[in-house]
Amino acid sequence: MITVVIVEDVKEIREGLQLLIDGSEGFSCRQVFSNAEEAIEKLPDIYPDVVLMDINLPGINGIEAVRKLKNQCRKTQFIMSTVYEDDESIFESLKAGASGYLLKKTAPVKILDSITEVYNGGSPMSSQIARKVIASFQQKNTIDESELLTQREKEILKSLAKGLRYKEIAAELNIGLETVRTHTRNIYEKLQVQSRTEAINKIMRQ
Amino acid sequence: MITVVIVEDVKEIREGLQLLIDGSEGFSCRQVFSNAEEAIEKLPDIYPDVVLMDINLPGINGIEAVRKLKNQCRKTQFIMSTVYEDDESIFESLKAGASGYLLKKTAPVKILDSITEVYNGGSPMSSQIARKVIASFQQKNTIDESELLTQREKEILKSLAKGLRYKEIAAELNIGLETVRTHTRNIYEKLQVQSRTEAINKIMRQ
DNA sequence: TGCACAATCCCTAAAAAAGGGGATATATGA
DNA sequence: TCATATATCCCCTTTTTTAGGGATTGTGCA
Repeated sequence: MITVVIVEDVKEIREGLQLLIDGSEGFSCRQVFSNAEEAIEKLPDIYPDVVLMDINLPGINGIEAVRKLKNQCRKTQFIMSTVYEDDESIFESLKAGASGYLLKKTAPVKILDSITEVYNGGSPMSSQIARKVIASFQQKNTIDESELLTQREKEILKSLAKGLRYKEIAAELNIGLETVRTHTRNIYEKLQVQSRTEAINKIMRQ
Repeated sequence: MITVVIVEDVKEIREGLQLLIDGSEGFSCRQVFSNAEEAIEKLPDIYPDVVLMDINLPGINGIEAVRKLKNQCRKTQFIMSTVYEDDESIFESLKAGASGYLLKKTAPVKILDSITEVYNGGSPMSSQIARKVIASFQQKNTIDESELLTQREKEILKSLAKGLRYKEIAAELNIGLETVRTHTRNIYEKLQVQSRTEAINKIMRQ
């Protein structure tokens, strides 16, 4: 029996979901909330297996709610529910701690499938959304592959990012300490930064 | 017509895939390679829609191959193929530029589906793998909330991570340089690291 | 009240990193 | 052939960070 809580401000949708879940074998809707504030207060006591969380809620939105709740309800899985496939919302929700994502137009049977999947350690999402998610990974490493830096410089930078000292890098790459320093200076100049940490931030963030 | 290239070192699998793709309507296998080196050299000229890339190749592995090729073949989509669901390989492949992931035991029909999906802008992967992928997003925000460090120490650490110098942090937080140094030492001890970069790595990764 | 802990500051010293100046060899392409 | 880029190394100096040793003020808790 998978216990579920629904957080959704639109009455019709909320009650529709509740009927669907309570009417299906193996699922039990423990409670419904129409706003995030109330859910944040009471959810830790209910501690359900799965929460269907609307993103666009009045007041505190669903993403913030997940951020707050995921810390207290570590084992509860959150599935975000929204009308549009908005990249930024998806990404922020996942970062906040959500495990999955549902469009409101999704067929009832698919909703139950998704709940079960999340409960069993999966993360249901369309392959379109999956692509967007991994796209945001890949962006991070595009500057790493930048034309700016030579192959050797990239190697040095990678080691710098690992926190290795100059002499450790020198040993690892079998080159002299001075060579490492020279490369480092060139890297800093190309990236327009003044320190190791700035360089790492620059290649990590964008 | 979706053009496909296969990179796979095991002869039986390679030829099996080729037969499958050439024998299916709407698909055309332009070329097969048994190693990454040859693929890296010749793929840019073929410029196929989709590449099925084995991860475990002799010499240069599939992940490195994707890393090199994705820069030159921006529009080509890479699907990694492997025997085991290895987290690290998955993650590295996606970072390297792959769009999807297939297990070798996958049924032939599903393979064709995946190729089509990737071609159409999706990213086929099991919901189990999707969970692993988003898990690596989420980890970043957990140690930031660590019990280990005091509020002040977290603030200092955040500034350290931004690459600010001690005196800049001191100015920002309106405290003395020595105070920043003391906090930093305490942070390093608590995190069991010896340098700024190590500390940043520790809180970023886990 | 006394103790632990957090936050603040000070001193000395060594290690590491950054900023500047060069140099050489090798390959690449105009 | 000459210019350019890359990778390698060496010298110098200054700044920054790390590593010890302390000390003082609050605050909260037993």
